[in-house]
Amino acid sequence: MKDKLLVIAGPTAAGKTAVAVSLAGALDGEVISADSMQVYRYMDIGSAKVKKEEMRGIRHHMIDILDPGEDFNVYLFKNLATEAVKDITGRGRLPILAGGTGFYIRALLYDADFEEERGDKAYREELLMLSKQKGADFVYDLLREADPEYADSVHANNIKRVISALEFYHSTGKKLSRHNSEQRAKDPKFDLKYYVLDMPRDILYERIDERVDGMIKAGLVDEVRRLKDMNIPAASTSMQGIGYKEMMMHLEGKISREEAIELIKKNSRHYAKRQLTWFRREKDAIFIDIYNKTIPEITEMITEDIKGSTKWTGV
RNA sequence: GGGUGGGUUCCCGAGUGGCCAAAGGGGACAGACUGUAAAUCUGCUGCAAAUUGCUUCGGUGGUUCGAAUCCACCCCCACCCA
Repeated sequence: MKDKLLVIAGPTAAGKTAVAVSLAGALDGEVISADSMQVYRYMDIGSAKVKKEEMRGIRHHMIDILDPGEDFNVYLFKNLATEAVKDITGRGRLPILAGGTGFYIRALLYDADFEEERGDKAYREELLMLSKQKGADFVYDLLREADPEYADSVHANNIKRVISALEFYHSTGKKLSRHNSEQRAKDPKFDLKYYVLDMPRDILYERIDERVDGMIKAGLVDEVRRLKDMNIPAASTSMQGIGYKEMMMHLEGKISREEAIELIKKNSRHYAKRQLTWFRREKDAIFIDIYNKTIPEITEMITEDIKGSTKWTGV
């Protein structure tokens, strides 16, 4: 008997947070955040983290668990989130996974296998150097020899991916293409209900613009200034976040405040598009159009749909 | 009123007789994805009955086998002199 898990995904600014809290109230649940940025403390405004008052007493997991200088990645997410699901289920409540990081969600739902050790860092650095000195194609050719199938599926310019695959082969002796196809064949580890909140693109983009303006009013510039004072390395995972990297450029005098704001909006739109592309091909995901619907209406839509599924009766 | 520079595809911008449906960038759209994933990368972008045809480079007319590119007039924009 698999544990039940409700997933509320969707592009940025769709309204996942409010919907998840509302559903948690209706279904006696707790929220697990599936978000690569909300794990960081001191990054509240730019990551659109749930505020205390928005939680309405609902317990949230995977939020504020790291300092901005610490690394975070899928492997860590999967392990921590798996623990959180166990914990919540063990207390007889319903875990609700809410967030926009599709890659993390997939790793958890399908119990992705990751090596304990990240592999050979020196080897990775060496490859990176080779790609700089001899070009991306040179490293790509190495991959073509090691794992031609994977090479076919990745573009030579995608150096991160190419190096990762080589590193995987180097440290495990196994082809990444084979490992991936095995992983893809897996069934969900949970008794799943996976919803993706969707709405017309132009409406979503308007919401993104409004949200960014709101972040500025709420003090994003100061928030990023504080992080700057903490000397978080620019290469940190946390500093890749939209809203942070752009505002950091502004604080370093590279672009104007207005340019930073426009960049944040644009990058958020691009991000939202990529998220939708990801969710579209998730076979278990159900898209629901929430345009012009209130939180209670969306909550009802989802709870009704859940009730329609026999296995979930009694939630 | 006079002078100069300019009006190019959704935007910016290159192109000054044929190799131009028109470089490059941006945006839009589409896609890939197992360790930074809010990242990284790719494709595509005039229309169609689509290895060809049609329409397009401010407007009209002209030169030419052939024009976004040359000529004439006209309309807008910017700056300068009045």
